[in-house]
Amino acid sequence: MFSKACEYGIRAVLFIAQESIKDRRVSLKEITRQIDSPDAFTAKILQKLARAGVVQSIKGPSGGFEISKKDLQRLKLSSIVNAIDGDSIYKGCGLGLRACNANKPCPVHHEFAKVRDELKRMLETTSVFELATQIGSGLTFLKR
Amino acid sequence: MFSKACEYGIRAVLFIAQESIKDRRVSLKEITRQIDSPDAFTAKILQKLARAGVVQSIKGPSGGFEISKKDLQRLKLSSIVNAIDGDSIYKGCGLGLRACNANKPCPVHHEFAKVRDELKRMLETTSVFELATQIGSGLTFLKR
DNA sequence: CTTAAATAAGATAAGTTTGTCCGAAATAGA
DNA sequence: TCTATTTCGGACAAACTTATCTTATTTAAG
Repeated sequence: MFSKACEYGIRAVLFIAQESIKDRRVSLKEITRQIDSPDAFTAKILQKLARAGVVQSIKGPSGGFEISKKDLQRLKLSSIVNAIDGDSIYKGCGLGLRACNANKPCPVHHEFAKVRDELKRMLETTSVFELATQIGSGLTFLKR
Repeated sequence: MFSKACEYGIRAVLFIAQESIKDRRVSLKEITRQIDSPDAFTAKILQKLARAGVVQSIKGPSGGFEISKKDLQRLKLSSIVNAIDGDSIYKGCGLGLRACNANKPCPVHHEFAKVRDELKRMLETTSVFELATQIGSGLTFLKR
């Protein structure tokens, strides 16, 4: 459902968030070790997320990635997905038709809209802070 | 959300269904003209669907593709998606973790399950016959 | 100022999906 | 039987995603 880039992106952000809550900045190496993802590819994704303002990147020794606590409170999954995969998940016809809408719908338009809207709602309401807290308390897991 | 192959596959099957209702067998050329899809690629997808028993293929002059009315009554979208993309849409973790389940869930496991289950339910309950009928009556469209 | 540590960015490679081409096989009809 | 029409199947090509490698750029610390 998500691209690999998006999967790594979400996992990376959740790990950064978890450490940011504890006022710890984390390096690329720590991130890829903790979420078990390819180094260079993950670096590219983090660059994108940094440019989009989802995470902050700091160069130089003792540099790394972090999320300010203020940002973290408001951050939703949708911001991550949007920065990496764009809005193609929300938009676009289920059958790939350019001119599909409620007036001139493709055959699966109405059925599909439900699923897509549910996905959109889920991404826009799920809080990164809350997910990160759950990892911290051992309720959920980022590896394997 | 679906692969291109799956998009073409669904559109092709819906067109074949629409014509099968009128006891008309259709050739590859007719199909690709009506759903505006690449010829050779669509042929590959139809081969897969024929091998999976979703459509019947007849070789030779006046050959083509059709769906028996008996099959058509029971055919759901899930059979098409399954034949082309497999069950990867239903199975698998939203974050790509191999060992993610209700006992050891990834951070988005519960949120994601809702969306996936809604998609599954939609595919398994949506009837190809009904969708094809709607196209025939001009309520929905396969092109553009 | 120099060095070392860290991210940024561009080039390149590998893998997968999408798409094309061409000859083989089947078959209806003359 | 011969021919034309149609699907089948394998090989190939293009485009996109995923992944790697190498060289900058930034910057903290000695």
